[in-house]
Amino acid sequence: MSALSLAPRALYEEVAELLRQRIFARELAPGSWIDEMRLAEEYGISRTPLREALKVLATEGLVTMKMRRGAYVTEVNDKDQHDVYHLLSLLESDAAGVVAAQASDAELADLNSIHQELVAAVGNTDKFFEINERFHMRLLEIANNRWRDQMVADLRKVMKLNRHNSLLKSGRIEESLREHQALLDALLARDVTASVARMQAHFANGLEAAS
Amino acid sequence: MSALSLAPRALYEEVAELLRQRIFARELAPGSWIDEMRLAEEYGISRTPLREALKVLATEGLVTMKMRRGAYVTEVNDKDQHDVYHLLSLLESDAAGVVAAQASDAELADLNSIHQELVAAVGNTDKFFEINERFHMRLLEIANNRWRDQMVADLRKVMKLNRHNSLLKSGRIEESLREHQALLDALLARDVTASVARMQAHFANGLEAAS
DNA sequence: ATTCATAATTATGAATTCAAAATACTGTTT
DNA sequence: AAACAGTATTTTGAATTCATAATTATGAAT
Repeated sequence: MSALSLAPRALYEEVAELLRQRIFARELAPGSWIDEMRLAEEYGISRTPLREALKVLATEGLVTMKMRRGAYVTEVNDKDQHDVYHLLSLLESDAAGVVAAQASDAELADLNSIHQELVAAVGNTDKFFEINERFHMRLLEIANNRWRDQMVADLRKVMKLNRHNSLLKSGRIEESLREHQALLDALLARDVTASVARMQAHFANGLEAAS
Repeated sequence: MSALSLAPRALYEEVAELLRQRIFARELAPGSWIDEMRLAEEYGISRTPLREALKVLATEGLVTMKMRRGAYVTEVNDKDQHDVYHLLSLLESDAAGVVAAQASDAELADLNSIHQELVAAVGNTDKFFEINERFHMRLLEIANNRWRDQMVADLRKVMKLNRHNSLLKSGRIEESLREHQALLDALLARDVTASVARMQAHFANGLEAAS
């Protein structure tokens, strides 16, 4: 009755993912101390894999280890938020340029088809967000640089630490769609410079004015 | 008699650094299996902190964990090498743009003074490399984005996995110096576009032709 | 001699135990 | 009541132990 995964992740990875969820959900609040014993007991595991997971999260930047006083949820201030967003914009716009230059026709067609789904999803905010995310992920995948993928994934995790700064603001749906359309036009025209610029513009509009 | 550090790192961090050294030195060869027991015994510690260190290295990309068969030194192929270098170029040239736009006069003067050291070090290859590294680090520091610093640090670690691709080729000293001079001119002129372009050029020349 | 099945060994992943550091508590003194 | 010293408790960091998966070695059968 339980769906057992074909490639079961290591326990510490499983736990790391559970902790990420709780951090993003603010159940583990920024700056707060992480109680190893409590969590280990709650998950019904020993402290060993839990501590391994915490070290992974620390390397990702979600958690901060303090010598001899345990793990704390990283606090992300406005400047951090701004800096991370800047890097996401840099990496994803570069990826757009790579896609414009190197993607196969089939890959561009795939992006186009995801975009059409996006058009169809206007009105359904949740679905729009989900498809939007899928578009960005697919673009990165086509750009084909696993190191960038990893960095973008980590940065997006950090962005999620601030619930008030979603990568895509609701209320911007129509505007965002127009930006996507412009980006897609540039990609289909295989215009590298324009593709980079339009992804940058998409990001520039995505975040509310911040210091 | 032993210099005790004011902020002693955690044991697992200490061990992670030792392992990085051995990986870069090829004492732990790419693709090879990492013998936990042997290393723990060698360092006179238990497997627990060693395994924590391995998980950190895995998150950094230096090591790959395989389910139920332990840790392996990551193999970095030509494409990986190329991809990582591309990202380093992207991140550092962006940093150069930020510095041109936002650095204080004192900070630019500091970069200039490091550059003068570089000029003076022509002829002493080791010293040139060391000062070159310091210049790049200082520029990143001035750009003031801790998330980028972390990413660049990690990417540079991965680059080191391939001993044949130093970030700066010997035999390119004079050429590299001219590129630095051009970059510095652009920075001092506070020309953002030119600063970005010249850092990109510096990187474009730094790596031998790769697929 | 080669293949296959089975047993012994080894290594991993995780729980448990232990020592030392940090924190909380208690009772005394002022 | 506040401040302090000394003790008790909690918690971290690390070693040890344990269960199980993976590998290697052994030996029987063809």
